[in-house]
Formats: sequence, structure tokens, C-alpha cells
Amino acid sequence: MDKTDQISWMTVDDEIVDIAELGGSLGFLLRIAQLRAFETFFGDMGDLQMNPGEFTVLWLIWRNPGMKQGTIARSLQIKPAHMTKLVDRLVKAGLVSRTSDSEDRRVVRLDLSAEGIAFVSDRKATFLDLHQAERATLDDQEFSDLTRLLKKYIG
Amino acid sequence: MDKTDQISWMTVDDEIVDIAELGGSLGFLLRIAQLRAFETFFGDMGDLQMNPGEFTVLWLIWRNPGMKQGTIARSLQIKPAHMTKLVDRLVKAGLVSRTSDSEDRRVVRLDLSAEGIAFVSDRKATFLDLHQAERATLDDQEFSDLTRLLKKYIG
DNA sequence: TATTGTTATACTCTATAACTATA
DNA sequence: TATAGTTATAGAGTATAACAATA
Repeated sequence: MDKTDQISWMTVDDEIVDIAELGGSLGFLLRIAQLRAFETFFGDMGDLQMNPGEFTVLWLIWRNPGMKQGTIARSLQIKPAHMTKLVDRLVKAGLVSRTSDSEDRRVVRLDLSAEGIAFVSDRKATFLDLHQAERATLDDQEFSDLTRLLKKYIG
Repeated sequence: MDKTDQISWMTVDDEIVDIAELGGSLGFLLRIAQLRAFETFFGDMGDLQMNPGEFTVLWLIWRNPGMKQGTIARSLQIKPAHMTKLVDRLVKAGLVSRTSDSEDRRVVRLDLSAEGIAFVSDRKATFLDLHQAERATLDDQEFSDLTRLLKKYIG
């Protein structure tokens, strides 16, 4: 990669911070980019009383009714212990129900309650608009390239 | 963006999870990408006894000796309360020293100790190699495009 | 024996507010 | 009054291990 297209400093308030090779660090850029995406999420969906992780779990249950708790967790790389507490909160909020699988009674299956379905349906448009808001600084081609490259990186 | 280049499902173990519009969500892709970058960091730098955030702070102090604690914190979007504890750990590890500014005694300036300089210098090559490892699934042009687009998105 | 999910513990990160010492 | 940093508290994310129920 050409050195010249690396950021090598940032301006913070009136001070110049030399970040040197950090500007070519994917980890660093991804962290800052994710903070930006979180700001956009809370800007648009701030009235949810819900964080992006919880909303994403709700979204996946909506799209995959009766999916195993463990499968949802692995698809989002959420650890089992954390998933238990996250689902506890969604159940407590009346949005999700747990059912133990009749064939394999170790398995917990997740579904949205009527309130959960209404909750996601009501916010679907805002959530999709959010994806437009995420693109504020990018044109269509750039956004398409960025998501394509991220998917390739993720593998 | 063309619908056809969105991911709409993932395979987790042997199950297919429909993620639908989530495949076009920058927030979702950034989260997964950052987890991937963390894995690479700990794969290469796992012997550090240090997380990416701490190493990044160390790196910035190395590049900006005597920088104000608050400026480093703001440049990485670390909150003051968290920064205090993070720097506490680095000081306790003998890598960083705090000095109060002689002109404005509210200000804390940060420097690396001799051990801190040795620590970063010894790991510089590994850290830069890490940036190569981050590119495993991308060719040079793709990596260059990805970092450029992330920078543009970050603004 | 291995797997699914829960419980428990500990530490980090985040968010907020109150506090100190300076300016 | 405002600012730089600290302390305190609480919630959320992460990591690990031990555990119960089931396969």
C-alpha cells in the first residue's frame, strides 16, 4: 500500500496528534468507524431504550422464528453467558419468549411475542432509513465498495 | 445500492440464519470486522498482556511524548474516567509516567518510561507485521480501497 | 462423554455525576 | 464559571469456569 494515502496525524481540539502507522491500521480505523455507526444508531433509534446488539438479536429472531438461542448467539459472536443475560432482558421486556425444544430438551428456541413483532415492525422503516443515514459521507458506489470489502475481509 | 450484492444469510454450524437487510448494515459489518481484527491482534500480540486499546495509547504517547492525557483520550474517543484507569494500569506496569504541567497545573502530561520505550520499540515490528496479517483476505488494491473508504466514512 | 444453556466471578468498557484543584 | 482530571457508582460486554440437564 502506498504510504502517501495513510493518515499520519489527527487534529484534536487545537492540538495535532501524530498517529503515524496507526492510520494504516485496520483495527484502529474499524474502532473509530464503529463508534461513528453507534452514534448514528443512537441518533436515529435513541428512543428505543435498546442498544444495537439487542435490536440485532430481535431482528434475527423476527427473521428466523424458533431459531435456537445458541445459533443466534454464534451468528453474532455473542458468548453463551452473555446471550443468556441479553435474552433475559428481552424476555423481561415482554418482547421474546423461550421454548424448550421437544426433541432435544437441552435446546432453547426463541420467538417474538406479539409485542415483539409489533416492536420490530414499527421500527423496521427507521432501521432501514438508518442504513441510509450511515451513508451520509459516502456516495452509492463508495458505500457499495465499502460493504463489499468489509464482507470480503470478514470472509 | 444494488440489493443483489447484499448478504442475506449466514451459515452457522449447519444452520442457515436469514440476516436479511442486516447484510447491508454498516454497523453490523463493522462489528463483525472489528471482532476479526481483534482476533488477529491477539493472535499476533497475544503475549503482550495488553489489549489493543492499551497498546494504542502506548503507541500515541511514544509518537507524542509529553502529550496531554486529555488530548490522547479525545483522539481515541476514550472517556476521561476510563482514561484515568487505563493510564493507571500503564503506570502501575512501569511503562508510563504522569507529570503535571508547570504552566497549567490542572493538566497531566504523559511520557513513556525507559521500560515503556523498550516495550514499544521491541514490539513495533510485530505491530506493523500485524497490519500485514490484517490484510490476509484482501489484495493490496482492496486493502487500500478499504482503508480509504473507512477514512472517508469516519470523516 | 459431549453438548446446551445457566450461574458465578472477575475485569474491562461505557455513562453519568459529584468532586478537587486549578484557571 | 469553566476546565482537567479523579473518584464513585452502575450497567453492559467479555472471558472463564463450574454446573445441571440432557443427549
